[in-house]
Amino acid sequence: MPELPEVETVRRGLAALVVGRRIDRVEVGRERAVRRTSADALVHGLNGATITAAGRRGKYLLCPLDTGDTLMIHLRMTGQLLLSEPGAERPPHTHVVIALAADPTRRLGEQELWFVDPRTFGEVVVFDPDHADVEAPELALLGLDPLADEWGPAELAALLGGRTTHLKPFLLDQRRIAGIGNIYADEILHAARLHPDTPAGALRRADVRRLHAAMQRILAAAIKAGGSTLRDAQYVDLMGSDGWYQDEHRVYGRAGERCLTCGRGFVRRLVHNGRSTHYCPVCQRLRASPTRRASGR
DNA sequence: AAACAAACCTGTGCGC
DNA sequence: TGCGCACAGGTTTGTT
Repeated sequence: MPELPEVETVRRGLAALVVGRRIDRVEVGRERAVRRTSADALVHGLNGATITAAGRRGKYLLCPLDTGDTLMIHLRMTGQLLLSEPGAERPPHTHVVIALAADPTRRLGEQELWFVDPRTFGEVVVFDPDHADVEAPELALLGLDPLADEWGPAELAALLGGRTTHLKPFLLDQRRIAGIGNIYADEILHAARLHPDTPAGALRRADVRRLHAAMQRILAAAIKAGGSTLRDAQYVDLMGSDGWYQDEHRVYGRAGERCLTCGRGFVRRLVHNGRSTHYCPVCQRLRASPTRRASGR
């Protein structure tokens, strides 16, 4: 569930309320949540450490500690980070509890950071960044971050060029661009008026420009709205609040409904590699095969 | 290179 | 009301 806008919203919450605080105690309720290493490794790696920053790379949260290690959290499908008061009732599937010392400068008392994750696909790990190649090798494989990296249509064109893969799976491939997931891929392609089955290499210059602009615009708007909270309310921010970008979805989850953009087409659902794709066949027409490169430019 | 299937888990919504 | 099935924001691994 959490894609770049949701993870970024959580990161901002951490930056505002958790960075600078010392960890006094760590509880691990379910080993699977810390499977990369172990409960002991997490407890020993965090105990007494102070979180010095809150970063993000794609959908990964990366929090450096004053010990030199880094706390890495991935929420996967159903993970949540919640900032709560000690003694508050913990929701089911609260797998890791990180107790934070009071911070008088911000008038914050003792609090707890809870990692909650029903499906347990997510994970929490502390690793030494000097050994990231061994302990978190996937980070090096991540592609450009739509927000953190400065890049434009030219770089996007280079990633797309010559490929036969369709745009939907292209956008989901974290090795090229990191952070886009199923919701925003559909919304971005709709905003760019591109059919999800368009071969990547078939885009012309104007298409690439639209795709790049749509990516920036949709993701920025979603962050501004605090992300998307779907009906099951799996995603909430650090304080447990819903996002509201779901109200702006134009195709995601709307199969069979009339297109909100053109008012003529009806949103269709496709399946790519077992995942749903939603698009408007009127707004997002599939162009014919990859054209021979236009001569001259 | 790229498409696909399965695996990892739990919960919810829907048709019957 | 209950049962069984499809499906869900992600990623990895292995197979065509």
